[in-house]
Amino acid sequence: MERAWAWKEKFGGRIVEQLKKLGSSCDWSRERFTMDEGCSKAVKEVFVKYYEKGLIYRGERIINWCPHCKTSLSDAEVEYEDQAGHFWHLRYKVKDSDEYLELATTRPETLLGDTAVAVNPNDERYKHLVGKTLILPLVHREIPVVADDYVEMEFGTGVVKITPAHDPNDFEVGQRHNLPIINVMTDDAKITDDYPKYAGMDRYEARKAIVADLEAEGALVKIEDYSHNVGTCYRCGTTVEPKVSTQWFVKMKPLAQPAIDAVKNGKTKFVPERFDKIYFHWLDNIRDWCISRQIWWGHQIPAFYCDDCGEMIVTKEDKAVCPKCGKEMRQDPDTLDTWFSSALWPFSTLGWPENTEDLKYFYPTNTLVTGYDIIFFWVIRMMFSGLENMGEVPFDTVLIHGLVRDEQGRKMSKSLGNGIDPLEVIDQYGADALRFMLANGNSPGNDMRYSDDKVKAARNFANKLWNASRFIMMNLPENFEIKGLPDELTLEDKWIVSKFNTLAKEVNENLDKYELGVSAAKIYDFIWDVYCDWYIELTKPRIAEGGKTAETAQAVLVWVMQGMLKLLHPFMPYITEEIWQVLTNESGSIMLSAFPVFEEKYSFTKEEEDFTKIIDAIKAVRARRTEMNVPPSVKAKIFIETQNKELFEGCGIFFEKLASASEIEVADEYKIEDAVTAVTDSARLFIPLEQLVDKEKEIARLEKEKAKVQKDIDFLSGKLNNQGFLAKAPEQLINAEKAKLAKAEEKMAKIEQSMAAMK
RNA sequence: GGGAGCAUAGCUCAGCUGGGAGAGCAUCUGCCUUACAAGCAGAGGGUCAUAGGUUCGAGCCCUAUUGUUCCCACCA
Repeated sequence: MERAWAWKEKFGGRIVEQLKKLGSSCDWSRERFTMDEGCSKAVKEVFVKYYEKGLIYRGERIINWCPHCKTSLSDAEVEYEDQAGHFWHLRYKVKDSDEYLELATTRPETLLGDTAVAVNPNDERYKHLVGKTLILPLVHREIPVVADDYVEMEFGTGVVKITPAHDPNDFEVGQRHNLPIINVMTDDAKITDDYPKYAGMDRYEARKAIVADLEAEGALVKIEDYSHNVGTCYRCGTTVEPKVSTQWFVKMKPLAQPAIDAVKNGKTKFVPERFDKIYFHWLDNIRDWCISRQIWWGHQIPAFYCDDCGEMIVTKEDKAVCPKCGKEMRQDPDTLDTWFSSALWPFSTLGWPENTEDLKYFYPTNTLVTGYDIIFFWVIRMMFSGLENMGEVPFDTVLIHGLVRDEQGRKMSKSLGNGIDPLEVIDQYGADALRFMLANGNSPGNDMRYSDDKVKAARNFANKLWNASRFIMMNLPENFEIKGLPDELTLEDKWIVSKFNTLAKEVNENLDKYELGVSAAKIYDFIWDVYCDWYIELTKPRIAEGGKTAETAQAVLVWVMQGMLKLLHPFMPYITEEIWQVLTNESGSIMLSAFPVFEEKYSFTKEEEDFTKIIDAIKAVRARRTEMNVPPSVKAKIFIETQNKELFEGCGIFFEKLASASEIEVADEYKIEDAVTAVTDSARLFIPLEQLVDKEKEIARLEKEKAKVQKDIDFLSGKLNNQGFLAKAPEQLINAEKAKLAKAEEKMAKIEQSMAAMK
């Protein structure tokens, strides 16, 4: 407790400040940390209701006790870890006999509290000893040998010492055989004064002393190395000490069943689905929930005791008078497990038990987003609390995400010091970058590694978008008015509008399926590769030209930008809002604008296809030039041989700006030797840079390309000659493969033509 | 002991109801081209862990195996 106070002195001020900023009514008094009033009301309401229904009871049970925090822990708060330990083989003497019974234990110090020794009822080796009395070493107490199924004959010596006060199983054996419970440890896990020789010793010190004494007494047979599972406190890591004490419990079986049914019936579903297994497994094996805590923060248990007559009542009132003797009663000093109040969150935050407007509107809600490590603590408890108190599930979908690990894949933890401070990352790269990095390319439920490089990439993306918006705004006229998409669009306008339309469609589909990572990646690709790398470049000559074509380009730039901002907004809220506000010159938030959806009228399939031919040709020219080491500053005329004369003629300017052409010429056929050539499925492009052309090399290159295209043709025609494929594959696919084959064959013809000319 | 996930380019990871393998980073080559060098244009790099099976067709579905991570469980 002292440590807790010290902690509060140190950090309390800062936390209170933060809470005040958030508008919390928390009262940080020295006496007790009282929780938000509305929340307290709901907690009391539920506690009293459960108590009256018999769902809450107080009783003596063996619970997990943390000797460091000095509080009980629920089963979910105990973390198990493998620890190297020992197996001490001891022998207990049978009373009035020379016989000894050998047993093994990992915790010899609990011997002080032994009240029996157990064997399996079917174990022939020990049958004759059941019912006999043993002399407990050191203590020299007489204890019985009992028979219990819990003991496994094959394990160890098949004999177990029973310490009901310090082991959950022993406790149960003790209940079955009416054994006394002897507590040998204090709240901080030191030996009690009942054993003067060891009194005040810590449990591990006592272990050493007791083992030494056992050896001296001849009761120690041997020591083996042994590794076993030890429960530790999730908060401080101290080894948990099972302890018998009086605590409050929630009876779980009746609450669990409706929660199981709700998921089985699909009222609530997990995304990804596999997490319902974890949910079911936990609920199927549920045990009563220990809800009382011996800590000072939290809701105080609304139970009152009469110190005179021992009467106990449970009430929502803050004070109580004993109904029997009229004396003022004392409230239970314990607090509730924080998850008890958190479990009520879906409705207690909405004003329940009052039937408020908020409650009516927001309960049940749709989607809960949380990590898989929180399923036991929170999700399950919200489920059964909602069903019990509201009669309805609290949400229809639970979207589970993974954990963020460190760069080496380790869980971030205080003890390792490998955690990151999000505020520092935000200072360095921005909140949008961090948020986008967490979403981009992730699949639900999978863990991810945090790395600076990923945040940097996201920061660069934000920067890219920022610069794109800067470009637009630099190039808008003073009096620019947003009027939506113009009626007359150019080829490349239709190309990007159509591509954006498809993007909107896919993003909506992905979001509906909770594929956040996929949608983020698609938006990223569109903004960077389609909008910035192509469309912006395409508008530059038009803007330079001015007039009608510039106006149209400006309008399209803005229209697509607005759409992109909206799609990206859930992933990068700040930068999109900022650009939106400036660009639209509106005070309205982007959050209030309609999210883009697919619209048939924005679908321009033919133009998309056509413009792709231009892009392919430009890329082919660029690649050829790079290959020949021609710097962009060296311009050259491009002769384009194509069946799509009109299309290419209209796009000459793009070849000039994006493919270093000085000018272009288009014709059905060219007979040009001594030129660098590039071939696509719709055109042959000649760049007359004679001095660079090495005929032999060129033929070799064409050979290589030919082989590649031939491979495609073989593959596709093989597929299309396969009767099984033709009979069973969907028609759409067959047509697509045919189209691909046609393109490949066209390209092949062009390559062959070029080679023939060379030779 | 029970259950789940993962294994794909040098690294970190995507890959929707099965239809010729993708991104970012890193590497290599050119570019300061007036939004952006935190950038632009090119390029290289993969027997999709292994072995079977289903299918016209498998990274994806089924079975087994190996490696790895995690969760649950009272073996003294």
